[in-house]
Amino acid sequence: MPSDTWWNLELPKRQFIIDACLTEFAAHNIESASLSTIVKEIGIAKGSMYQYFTDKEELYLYILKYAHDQLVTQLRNRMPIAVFAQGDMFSILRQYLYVMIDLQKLFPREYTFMQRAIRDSGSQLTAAKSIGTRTQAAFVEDLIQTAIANRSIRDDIANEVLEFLVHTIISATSEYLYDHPAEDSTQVILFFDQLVVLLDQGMRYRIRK
Amino acid sequence: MPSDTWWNLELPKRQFIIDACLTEFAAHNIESASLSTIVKEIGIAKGSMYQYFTDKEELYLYILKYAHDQLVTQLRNRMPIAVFAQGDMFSILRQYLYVMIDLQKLFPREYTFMQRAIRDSGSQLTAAKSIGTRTQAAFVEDLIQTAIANRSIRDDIANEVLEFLVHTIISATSEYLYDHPAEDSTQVILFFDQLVVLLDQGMRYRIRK
DNA sequence: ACTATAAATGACTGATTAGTCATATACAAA
DNA sequence: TTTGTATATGACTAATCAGTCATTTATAGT
Repeated sequence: MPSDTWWNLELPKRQFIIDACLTEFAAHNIESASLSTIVKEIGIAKGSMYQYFTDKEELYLYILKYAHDQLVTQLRNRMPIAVFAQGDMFSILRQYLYVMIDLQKLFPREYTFMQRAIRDSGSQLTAAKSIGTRTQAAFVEDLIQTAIANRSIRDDIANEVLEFLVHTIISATSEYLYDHPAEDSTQVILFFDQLVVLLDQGMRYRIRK
Repeated sequence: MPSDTWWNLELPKRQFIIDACLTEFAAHNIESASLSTIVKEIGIAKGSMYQYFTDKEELYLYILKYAHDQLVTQLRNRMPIAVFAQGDMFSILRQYLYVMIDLQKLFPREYTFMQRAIRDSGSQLTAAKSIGTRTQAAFVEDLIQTAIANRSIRDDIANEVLEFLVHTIISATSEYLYDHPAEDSTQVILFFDQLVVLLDQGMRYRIRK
């Protein structure tokens, strides 16, 4: 949806603009984020922005999609489909948490922005919400379905509940990383290893009594 | 911190003002909430507000404390200390979730505002954050300490992790209720019953191998 | 050098904001 | 009725905001 003018810009300039937007949108919700601040930061005229994007919301969603694509690409690289097929849900989940720790380190602005966008997009801005959560929701559903199908987790608990719990753990991990960005990775990994053990022993398949 | 003038107002008027503020602050973070909107809604002059409170932040924190006190009082009524002493952590946790479902129904504005305040108060506004989370944090700590002391949960997982998980479940429940306010209580209860079963079987004390 | 198209500009509009303050009103005491 | 104090008021300031647009600048083609 950005204009031709936007795509005619040289890539470094586009990137510079994107970076500034990421910074602002990672720190403020769409309502409080300021275009004036952004353009001042970049050093271009306000009018220029409106040559590229029709309004604030279009810009916001564009940057959100950018961050999302960036992270999904990285996620796919680090978690090829093969990993899913082999089955042990808890090791997959563990790996997923590790990847998130990495991504937050390597793409802090994108990561933080996504996190905030998901958190802030209650009710209104469904577009933002769906961009933010679709990937994660699909991931979790796949994970649970596969794990149930090959009996690696119990089947006497409603799918919804299992999905909710896993999703909650992932979100909480994100939040945890969001709130403790500078911390030592090995500490964090140890922390989440223990968490997965708890889930494992709660959810693992067992013969019905 | 409100002025004498505030306390000289008749209670119904104070209550009316508080209600309007709750509504606004439940819907917008402190940055985007508008005092102009609030006074228009109440039907008083903007200047009057500044006779009661020195600025927006003081008002916000006052209303937050009000909502917090309201909810804590209700929580204490519904969960007397005796409940804690008797020990089974998982039934306590289950009861806590039930109480939250109740409170969200009975005090929707207070509940929603608290939820939002906790969610929005990353990094800055530490006053808000501490008001919001202290009660819950203390509750969870107590719960875990007691449960470990009387061996109702396993002791081979770091306290931190257990606390994090329980805290996460509670927060997620809040968020769930926040996002699905109109739903049938029995459905929600069923949902969280299953969740507690998972936690139970993951965390319950077992003899070390 | 001239022309045509594309891109950049920043002053401007109209709306909204938090916060101020001189003035008006209400009320009670003398 | 007069005086003094507490309260309520809303016009006002100065700042900020998203968004507009006539104008200028840059680029490229001839």
